[in-house]
Amino acid sequence: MSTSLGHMTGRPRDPAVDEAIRQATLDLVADQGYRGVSMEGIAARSGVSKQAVYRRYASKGEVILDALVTYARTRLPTPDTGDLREDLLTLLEETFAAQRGVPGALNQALAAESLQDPDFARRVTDTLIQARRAAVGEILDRARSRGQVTYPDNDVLIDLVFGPMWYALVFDATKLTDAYATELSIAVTTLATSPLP
Amino acid sequence: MSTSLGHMTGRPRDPAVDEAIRQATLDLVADQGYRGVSMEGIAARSGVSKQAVYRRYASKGEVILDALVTYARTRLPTPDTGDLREDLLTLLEETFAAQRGVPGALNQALAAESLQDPDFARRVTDTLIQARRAAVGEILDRARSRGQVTYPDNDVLIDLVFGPMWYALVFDATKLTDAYATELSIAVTTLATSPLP
DNA sequence: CCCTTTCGTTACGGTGCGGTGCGTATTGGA
DNA sequence: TCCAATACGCACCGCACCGTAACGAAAGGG
Repeated sequence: MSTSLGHMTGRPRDPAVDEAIRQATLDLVADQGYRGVSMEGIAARSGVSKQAVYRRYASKGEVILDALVTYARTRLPTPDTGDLREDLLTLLEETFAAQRGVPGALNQALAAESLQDPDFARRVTDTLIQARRAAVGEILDRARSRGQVTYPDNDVLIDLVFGPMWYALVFDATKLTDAYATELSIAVTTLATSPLP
Repeated sequence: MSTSLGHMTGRPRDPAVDEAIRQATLDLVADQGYRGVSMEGIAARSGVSKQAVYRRYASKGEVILDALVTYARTRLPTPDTGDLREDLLTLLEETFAAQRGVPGALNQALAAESLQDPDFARRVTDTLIQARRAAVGEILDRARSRGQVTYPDNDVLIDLVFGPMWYALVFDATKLTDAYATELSIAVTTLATSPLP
């Protein structure tokens, strides 16, 4: 939302309100989890009217999505160490570390919303998931150009990288440790570089 | 619930009520998805009072969990063809086929509930997830005893089998095709039988 | 016969959602 | 400078769902 190219007439939206909504969303998710997040709660916590929220976002999911995208905008580096396993390990360690904090709770909220609304699920995919998948795709492509990857299909490899993460976010987020990142990066690297069946 | 060893005194529970609740839950999930499922809706659809439901189940999640466990009780075979890839392919094809039907919607509902209640997530894990993981564990152990598995850790392999499935259930259930089952079974088999890194 | 627990029915208070109407404030364009 | 458009906060509504409670009736065991 926050259409920068809306109608040019009338009173402009207050950026402080935008920011207050995002911050209140982060705060609520952080200390109450997805359950504690409601449109009314967000409005109350941010000291903003409910209408100010509804003017900007069509649904609770959109608020959370925007909060996460804005929060995580600066991150998402694509490691390039020259070694596939090292690249994957770095990316997974950083990603898992984030899942243990506020972004993890936000991702859980996005998953919960997605399960209740397939259209929203697609929006999350287009807005967030694809970018993360592309990062791993780059890592794989670079390794492939170095001749380190024999496995023909990036997509399956990427699923094997992120699938277990979402699985853990749903059922047991404590699983996302550095040790687990190590195990996964070894497994995927082994598969990617193994001789073709 | 439905404690067969409850207090033996008082008016016994009507088994027809038990069954009506389960059936109504299946029906609701089947044609409206998780969104359309509510305690009131279940009571209304089953022609039973809301108290009759609350007497049996502490939460909506418990109702869904019981409905799924009862519904899928007869299934869950563990294929044993003598070939690891074949066993995995059979299991994944059957599992994915189920996810395209009512059990898939039920699993999505369980995931949504789990995301809102970590205690319930553990209950789902203990009741359902572990049994499925054990089935894959058996397949791997048999292949291991035939000398077909070099990968040291079953747990990671099992995560690679089920992680992508839950990932797809959250964001795009249409991905769970036979072709995808084939790709995954090949990938996991390749990793399991690849030379140690 | 009495006690306990179930049954169905009905009702209540609480919460969140999505939306609306009102009065006021603030902007850019005519 | 005035005006149209949009923003703002505040208050309210109808709806759905949740969880609990009260009631009398029914069904079993001691």
